[in-house]
Parts: sequence; structure tokens; C-alpha cells
Amino acid sequence: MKPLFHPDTADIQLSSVLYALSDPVRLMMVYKLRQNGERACGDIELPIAKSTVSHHSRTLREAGVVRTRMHGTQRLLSLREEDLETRFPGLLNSILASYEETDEL
Amino acid sequence: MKPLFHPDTADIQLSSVLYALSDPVRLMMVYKLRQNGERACGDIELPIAKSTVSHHSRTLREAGVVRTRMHGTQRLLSLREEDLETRFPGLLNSILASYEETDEL
DNA sequence: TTTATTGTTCTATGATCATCGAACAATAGA
DNA sequence: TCTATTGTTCGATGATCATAGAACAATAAA
Repeated sequence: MKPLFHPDTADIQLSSVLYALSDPVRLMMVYKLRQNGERACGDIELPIAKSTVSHHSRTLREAGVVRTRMHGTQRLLSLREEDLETRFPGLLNSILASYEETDEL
Repeated sequence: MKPLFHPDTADIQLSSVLYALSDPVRLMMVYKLRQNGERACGDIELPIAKSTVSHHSRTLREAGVVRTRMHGTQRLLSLREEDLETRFPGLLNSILASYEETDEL
């Protein structure tokens, strides 16, 4: 099984992060991950097919927003909060705070 | 001449703002607008055709990031800093601060 | 009135995207 | 070993996008 690609902290691109978070489904995933901590893909309740969840998970991972680790048959997702804070201080917090201003919860 | 659409402050969508700012060209436009203040489309140096600049200007305007006003044959663009601050406090600042961490300047 | 300036709109193109279902791979459990 | 669970990958589809050039509209200047 091939190892999953994760960009180094220094290689995380702002445009990619903003793009990853500009999709309502992915933003909700990120919000729930921060609220609940590490979660398996399938444990994040989302109104879409599992293949689509997989696609979004990959987008978040390749943008450097999320880390994925294997655990049995599951993939556990977690927010790369510290890495993002290192790379772009305050960014994630202000985006998630903005998300809470929204009616999309 | 039709009036240009600008969303009300309360109607500005987070996803739309993040999407608008996820494009490197648009992010640069926003960065320069904050640095230099109100500018005509054509005065923002960008390595793309004017029809493409027009397209990006529209995306930023319709997302609520930028305001456009007529002035002779020119369209003057300005950042909706206060409106964005009202709607999503701290968001624009943290994104532009992050942009400065970048090598895209 | 004619010409120059500024930017939009139209049309087209190649690319990427979000979505789904079906098939597949890997692991866990019986 | 067989079966269930979990998620990825593949193939397809309809949509949207970034880009450019050409034609157009509106205003300013000569």
C-alpha cells in the first residue's frame, strides 16, 4: 500500500489552503474535525457518497490541512493545527471563527 | 449602463470569499489594493489579458471582496475592508498576513 | 464629430471540479 | 478460509473556471 502524500509544513501553499476551505463540504469536515478531534472518514456525517468523501479527504490532505493515518481498515483524519499555525499564524482560527458566524452549521 | 451588483454585507458568503481569494491572481489584486488603496483595473499590474482582469474583478466584486465605482471611462476598485471586518472579523487581515509569509509577492 | 482610452461582453478552448456508482484493495473478525 | 468493513480508485457526467482575442459600449479629449 502506498504511503499517503502530505506536504511538508514549509511547502503548504496559501492558495491551496484557501481553495480547500472554499468548498462547503470540506469546510464542514474541517470544522467537525476541530470540534471532535481525530475521526475516521466514515464517522464524519456528511450528505454525500463515500467516494466523494474520499475525494474531499484527499484534497484536504494534499493541501496540508489534514493528516491521514492508517488504523486497521480505517483512515483517521486529523487537523494539522500546529503545522498550519506555524506556516500561517492565526489563519485557521480566523476562518473557523468566521465559519461560526455563518448559517451553514 | 447597468449598475454593478454588490452583495450586502450581511449576504457575503465565507465560501465565496475564500474561493475568490484562492486564486493567485486575485489574491495579488487584493494585496495590491490594500497596499495602494483604490485603483483602476488597468493600473494594477498583472501578467494577464485585460478581459481576464475584468473576469477576476467581477469574481471579487460578486463575492463582496471589492467595490467597483465608475469614474469616467475607468472602473475604480477598492477593498471592502470595513464590510469584511464587520462580517468576518479578522479574516482579511489574517489572510493578507499569511500572503506576506509567501514567496508569491 | 472624430479619435483615443478604458473596460465589459461574447465566444471559444482546454482544464479542473464535484458528484456518483461500480469495482477493487486491505484489513479485521468469524 | 470466508465474510464484513472501510475506504480508494476508476470511469463517466455535467458544471464551472481561467484564459485569450475580437467586438462592443461608454466616456473623454482633440
